[in-house]
Amino acid sequence: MVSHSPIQKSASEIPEEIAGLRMTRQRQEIYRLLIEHRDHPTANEVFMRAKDQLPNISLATVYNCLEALVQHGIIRQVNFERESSRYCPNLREHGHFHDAMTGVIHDVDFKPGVNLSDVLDLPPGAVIEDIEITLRGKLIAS
Amino acid sequence: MVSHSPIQKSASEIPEEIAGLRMTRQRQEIYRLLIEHRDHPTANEVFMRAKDQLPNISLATVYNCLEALVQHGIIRQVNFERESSRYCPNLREHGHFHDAMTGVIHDVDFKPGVNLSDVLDLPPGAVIEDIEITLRGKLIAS
DNA sequence: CCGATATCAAGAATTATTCTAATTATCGTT
DNA sequence: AACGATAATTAGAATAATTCTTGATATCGG
Repeated sequence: MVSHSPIQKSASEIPEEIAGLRMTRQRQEIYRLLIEHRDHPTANEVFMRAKDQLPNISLATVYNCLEALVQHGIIRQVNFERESSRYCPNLREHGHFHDAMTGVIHDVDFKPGVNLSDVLDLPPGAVIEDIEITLRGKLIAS
Repeated sequence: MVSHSPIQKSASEIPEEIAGLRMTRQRQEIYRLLIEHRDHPTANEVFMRAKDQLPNISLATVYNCLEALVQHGIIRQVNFERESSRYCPNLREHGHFHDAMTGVIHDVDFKPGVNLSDVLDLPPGAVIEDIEITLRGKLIAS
């Protein structure tokens, strides 16, 4: 009793292919959902949300889709300590601030013109392929 | 058949208490080992090394000790993506560069005088309690 | 030395994630 | 539109790191 309809993009405006990745119904829905509420959900949170639109989706598929999207550079995987991975459609180079009180995660941009090698004492010859900056703290009412 | 001898520190020069944490034989050995080769071992690597001196030590104890040391700010726990946690006795505020070719992890210091808020666009009112900066890349012979 | 408390050890339990195998969908070709 | 090839999805089993549980040991203060 699974839908046999072809990929539908009309409502969501998500194309049939992104960065060489075929956007199946499931990938589309997961991507749409990440874009629509950008609150850095875990795979399991994505799974629960996706079930509204795709009641038959499985958690394995959510993991598969998230991995495919990450591999193709369409979304980013974010890790905090040893917690479940979270997923983020913001492709700008940025870090994350994790509010320990509320659990809310804020994207943190670099100030314009900042160059990593001005800030960090990198080993000579280091070619950076990926950066992960995560901050944990409190947000004080100011 | 477990040793009943009291804490011995003579050889290692590690005091009986650090930062309010009682340095038992196991904690002492684990700490010594981290200081002696600073290669960011995993809990399991620490376990294997610790067995040379403490053949009866258990993996659970290694985890307990590492956690106690981390909780008391004596060592730091370092995470790369979803890999096993690694442990590091370097308490300076620093990041890590993970050489994807060799797997070697290099400590990366901040350049002197750098202030995080000059570099990052932090949310207003953010009070940072912990920073984790991890870089992944290659080391090119220069 | 004695009881109270902390630590340790062994193995079971947990949890996020990955793997496996079978089904289903899609694509390019007729 | 049907066909075979390939890719994606599903459900559930398997894995791996870590945490928990419970009983034994060790240490501390008196």
